[in-house]
Amino acid sequence: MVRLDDLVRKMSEHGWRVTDQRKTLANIFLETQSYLTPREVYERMGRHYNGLSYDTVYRNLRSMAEIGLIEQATLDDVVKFKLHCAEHHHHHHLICVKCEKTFSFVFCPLDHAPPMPDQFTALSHKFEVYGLCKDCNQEPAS
Amino acid sequence: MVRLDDLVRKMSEHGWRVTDQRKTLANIFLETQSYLTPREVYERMGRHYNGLSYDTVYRNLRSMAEIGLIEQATLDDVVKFKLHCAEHHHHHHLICVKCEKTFSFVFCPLDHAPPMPDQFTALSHKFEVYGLCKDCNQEPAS
DNA sequence: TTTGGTGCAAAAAGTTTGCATCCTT
DNA sequence: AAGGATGCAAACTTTTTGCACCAAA
Repeated sequence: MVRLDDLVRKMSEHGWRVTDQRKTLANIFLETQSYLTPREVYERMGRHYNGLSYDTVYRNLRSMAEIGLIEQATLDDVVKFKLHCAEHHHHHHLICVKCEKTFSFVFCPLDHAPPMPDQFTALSHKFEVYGLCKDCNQEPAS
Repeated sequence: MVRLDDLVRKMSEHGWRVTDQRKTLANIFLETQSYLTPREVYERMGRHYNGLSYDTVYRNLRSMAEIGLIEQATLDDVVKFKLHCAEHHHHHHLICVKCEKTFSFVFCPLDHAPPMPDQFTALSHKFEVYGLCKDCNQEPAS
């Protein structure tokens, strides 16, 4: 499990200053397993600060995504972020379309795919499975 | 290969009126194999019209994506569209990161994946391979 | 003390909406 | 003729930028 220390250390390693805002930001992602929009993050941050500015949150989200502390995705045409998972092996994700929690899926399509056609050189890939997690599956249809 | 008639017919089937704007829009995608931003589409449309409004293009892009005439994707944080491919079998795409052309890849990860963990129910999925196509591979590095 | 980070403000870019008019059906 | 589509304008949201001041190292 990822801890605050891990995130703070990574910030330092990148020569970042560890500000209160960044620590709070990190904590928010630590206690949230699902995706959050910048707006949602800002609102949660606001509970801890008075004069918080949105662009600081925004800048930090971008930066944190850049160094791999968090992951950015576009769900329903909306940009969202979640904590970068601790899983060490290469893996992909199951994403619940209802609660937006994510689950590791240690399986990579490229290990099972045929050779690339058209003399295409693969550099990276994205594989995501959308569906309902155990909890959301059991709830009555909304 | 998809033709203008096919697209026009599909519009009619959905009770749409076939306006010049929509025909031009369709033609633009027919002659472009790569992804286009709404802005790029608008500019190309502008070559055919004088008093063209951006929101008409925008509205039509959204609508055309809704009925599956074109496909929407988010590349580099930017929303883009391309023609929905004619391939009948379920398939995925190789996307060239340089020219953004796409190539069919008739292979589905879910056919080779182990059972979903965590009692997760898969509803849909996304699998895209990013890389360099034959042509871009041969060009000198930019 | 130094320099990067933050807050504030404002601009830029992207997306959506209302409405009178036009044009496909 | 009727109603959906367009053009125009404006609002709204999201993302980006400049700069003075503050604070982490």
